[in-house]
Amino acid sequence: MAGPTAPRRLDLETYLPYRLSILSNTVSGAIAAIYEERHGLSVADWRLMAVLGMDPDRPLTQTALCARTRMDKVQVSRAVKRLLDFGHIAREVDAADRRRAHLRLTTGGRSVYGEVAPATLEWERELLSRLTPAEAAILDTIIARLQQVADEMAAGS
Amino acid sequence: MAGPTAPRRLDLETYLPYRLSILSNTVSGAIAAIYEERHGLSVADWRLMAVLGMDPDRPLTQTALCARTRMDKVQVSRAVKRLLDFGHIAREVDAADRRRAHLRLTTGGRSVYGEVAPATLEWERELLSRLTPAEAAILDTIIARLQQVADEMAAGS
DNA sequence: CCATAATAGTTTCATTTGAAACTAAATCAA
DNA sequence: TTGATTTAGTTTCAAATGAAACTATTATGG
Repeated sequence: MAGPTAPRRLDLETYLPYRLSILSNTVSGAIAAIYEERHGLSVADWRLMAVLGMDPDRPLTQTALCARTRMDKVQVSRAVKRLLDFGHIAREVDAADRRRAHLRLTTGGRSVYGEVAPATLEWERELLSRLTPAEAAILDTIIARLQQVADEMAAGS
Repeated sequence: MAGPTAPRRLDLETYLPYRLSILSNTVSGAIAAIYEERHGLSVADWRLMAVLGMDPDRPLTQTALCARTRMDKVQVSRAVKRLLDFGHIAREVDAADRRRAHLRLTTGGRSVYGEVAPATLEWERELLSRLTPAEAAILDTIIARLQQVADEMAAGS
């Protein structure tokens, strides 16, 4: 029977948070290349477009975009400004509450979305296709569980 | 038998790269709190200390630190400057090649390392303890495989 | 009502970052 | 040698970021 294992030493190569960070950066960087090169969009820009493109007939306020993307309001404000400049989104002030404005993709924005979204999905599909079915199936569960636990621990539970 | 599945629509909530990014940020942020609050260290600062602390009797050059941490030389140069100011590391110019300098933790740096490293390991242990053994075992394989594939795809394979 | 607070979003300003240019030292090639 | 290249690391300067202050509007409590 195995005795107590040796206390682990800290080695970045095998340390989960570090490996997650490298992996996330590699993946995000590769995908960002798709929309940065071809359309000059930042990660923040694309995130807003991705959310607005999901249901293009339902405009969203910036506050709603904050909630959906986990970005803060300053990041969203700046990304909105860039996307307006590009002409990818349009803004319409809410008649009942003039602090708010509803944002939606323009025709041009939808066209960009229609090109970029499938390319990013294809990238994900290709990545997952190289896992075994068993691995791919459990990956979903693991990420959800880790996120839940990390949220609890970050909150100080 | 199942027919062809509907083409996936892009939804950030279920999109692997986005979920990875959120998870990595949550985890890194929670751990960073350990050394930021108590010692005023940035992520970059701590990464250098983590590598130097692994084998404290083997000093490393900045180039070696770049390779070990996947940080670029500018980030490393700045983190080195901060750690020298803190007194956590010492620098000794290589006698044979005066472009290089060997960096090692000072006594004070080792003391900080000796406090922070176990705390970060404990955080990881706690996180992993909430996965089932089967999940924890496969997680390692999955991350390694995804990193390998992502590297290939990022390189354009 | 009116004063106070809350909300939506923007701007400011100081800090951080990143790319490119730079310095200094060592190596290579003729 | 010595002139050109490479390597190690730093500096510069413009752009990105973040926290806090700010504007405009709506909601609330007395």
